[in-house]
Amino acid sequence: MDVSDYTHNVSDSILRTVNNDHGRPVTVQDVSRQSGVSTATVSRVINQSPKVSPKTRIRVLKAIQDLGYMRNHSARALARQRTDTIGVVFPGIDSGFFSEVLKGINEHAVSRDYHLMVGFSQDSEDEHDRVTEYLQAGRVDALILMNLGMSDQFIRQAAQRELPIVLIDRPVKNARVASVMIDNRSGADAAMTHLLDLGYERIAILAGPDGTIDAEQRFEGCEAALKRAGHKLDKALIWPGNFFWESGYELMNNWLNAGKPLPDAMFALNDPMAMGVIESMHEHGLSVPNDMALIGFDDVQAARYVGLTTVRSPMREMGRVASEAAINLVTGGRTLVEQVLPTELIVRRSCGVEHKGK
Amino acid sequence: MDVSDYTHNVSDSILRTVNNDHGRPVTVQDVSRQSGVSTATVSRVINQSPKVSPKTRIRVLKAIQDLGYMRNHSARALARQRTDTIGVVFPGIDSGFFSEVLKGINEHAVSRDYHLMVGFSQDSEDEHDRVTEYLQAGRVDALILMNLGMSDQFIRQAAQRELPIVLIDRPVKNARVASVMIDNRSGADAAMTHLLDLGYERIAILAGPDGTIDAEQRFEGCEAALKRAGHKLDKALIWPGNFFWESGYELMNNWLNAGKPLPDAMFALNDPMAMGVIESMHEHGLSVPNDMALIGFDDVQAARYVGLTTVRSPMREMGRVASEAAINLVTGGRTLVEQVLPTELIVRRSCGVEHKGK
DNA sequence: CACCCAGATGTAATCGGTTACAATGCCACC
DNA sequence: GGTGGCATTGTAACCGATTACATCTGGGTG
Repeated sequence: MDVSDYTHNVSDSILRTVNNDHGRPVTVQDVSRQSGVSTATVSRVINQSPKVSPKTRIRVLKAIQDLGYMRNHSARALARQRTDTIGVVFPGIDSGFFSEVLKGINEHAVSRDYHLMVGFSQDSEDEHDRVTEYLQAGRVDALILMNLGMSDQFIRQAAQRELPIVLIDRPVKNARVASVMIDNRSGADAAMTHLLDLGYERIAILAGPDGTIDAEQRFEGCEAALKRAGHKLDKALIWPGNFFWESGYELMNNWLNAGKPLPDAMFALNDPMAMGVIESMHEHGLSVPNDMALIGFDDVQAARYVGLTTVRSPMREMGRVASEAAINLVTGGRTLVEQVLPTELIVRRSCGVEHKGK
Repeated sequence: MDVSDYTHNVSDSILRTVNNDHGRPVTVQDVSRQSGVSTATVSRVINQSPKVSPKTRIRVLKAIQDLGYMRNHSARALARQRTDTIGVVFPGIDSGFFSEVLKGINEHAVSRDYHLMVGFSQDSEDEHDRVTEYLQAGRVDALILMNLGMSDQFIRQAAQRELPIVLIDRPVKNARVASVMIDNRSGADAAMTHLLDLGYERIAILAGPDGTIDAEQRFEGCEAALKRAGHKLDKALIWPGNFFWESGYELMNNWLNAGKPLPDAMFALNDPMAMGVIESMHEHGLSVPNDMALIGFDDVQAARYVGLTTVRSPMREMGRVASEAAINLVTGGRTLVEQVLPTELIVRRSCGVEHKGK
């Protein structure tokens, strides 16, 4: 270390004091003054541009360190015309499915140095406004929308604002929009087939709400499996659920209170409903799988907790893929417009496989 | 409508076409040109300043409408030195507690026109970096940290960067930091007292991990209740849990496999562990409350699903209060540095109250 | 030794709003 | 008719970074 270094240090600390004094956040200007280079060079160092000599780089880095400089996001976003942020719209009601997806999105986004901005769409009126807000030019670079009830038309409008959009659990109808789905049909088929293979005869289906893609596709999977096995659909065993815990609980309550005999097995088209069924049975002194076998769909965290056999939706993976698609759309890379991820049957005790097996 | 209006409309549509042609997003400049006022006035209209004549206001609003103008967040944030955004750091592992809190935060934040930016802190190494990122000047106006394992020192450092911070479930140790807690002690006391009142004698406590505030406070509540009832703590009945489902499951498995007799009742210091206990018992052909009464803590969504008696943590409310505190800190309003929210005992069937009652 | 080129750095415009301050216009009142 | 004052509107300087373009430097070459 030679004399010039000392001089440098002295002026450093003076400047630093000055900066601290007026209490304002440290800017590139400060760093530039401190290190004796222009702001352009400072910016180059910050952005890892190769066109900076090692010597200057070090000096600037030291100044940054000394001053505790952190770059201002808004200024950067304004100048670069991008925010490095992805907006995620998230349904308020959640059974654990979407929060899992959200984690997947986050994992990937973070690895690509993106941030997440989330909004919940509690009710559907609210929803529209919130998404509109997100669209406000420049807040986010892309949007990921989770299975919202909003109209295709609205999504199309949104996409026209040049904002890349990725849909989760909703098929694509537009060019600037990508979508990530799960293979509901095969999943449901596998579950149904599993029950049939185990020898159950009277199998009830606890269906999902009309008009939602998942519900429809899962139901189709059931039909396919039954058909292949030579069974035919017994309308009396199709329960009109709505994907909420309550519907499973109430439908089972009604059934039992009416004194009707339980079916051999039941396939609930999502986990929360399956758990509602279990709870109702418990309260009636019945248990799964002794009194009825049961399979759910999604493999929500709690499913493991109660030993529920279920079809796993690759929630984390969906998030990852969605984030990837979004970032690709932003950076101009190509993306598959519609990706369908595979499901997997997770066998636990609720379907009575061990029981039957012995 | 006079002639000048027509002329205006004509020039309007020309301008609009021009704007659409170069495809760039519409700015205040465009609106200003279109409506024939300065950008300052446009800005005033946008920000609802009262110092604009009705006539101009209408003209500007029309231009905004016609052009489909939306203000650019980054530019606004840069100029105003605030982002109207709150950062939330969220533990990756979540039993439903924090997502519930998050909803509460969101509800309130939205009502005050704030946005949320969330980050997950999956593991603790990651955590530090992510929070640091959030701190980057200007990305968010305030931070809400959920029960993180990070050091007090770190939080203090963060607070020194002038960023208001609100802690959830962690007591405050610093001036620029507010905190929101729940009344763990009374909650645990009430639960324990309830079990004692029901006449249970041998009551096990499934404790939480050492060193976390909740675990400690809840345990203290237990002690207080026992003491008041003239019971003394039976060390053999204190199970060393860690707040995860697995610990409840495994500890109960071990106990049963060792052939030890079940206690009369158990108080698990959080719901996931209680559910683990239930699952283990199920697998051993035992049930709650017939073979053992059980109470949990938090009233996670799934608790309702399995009929678990539990102490409700006001999760939504915590979120609301945290958001309120954060926004108050931002806008300079006063805030209570530490707020403790009440808990409530929710009696369901797992504690066997009905059973005993009959 | 003059010249050219490449690499390093600086200059200044730009991103899209906000806002202090200045300027304008209009009316009322003396 | 002059003038003070209020309501409106405009001018232009920021906010803090990025980056196209200009400039400068030093070394290699003919």
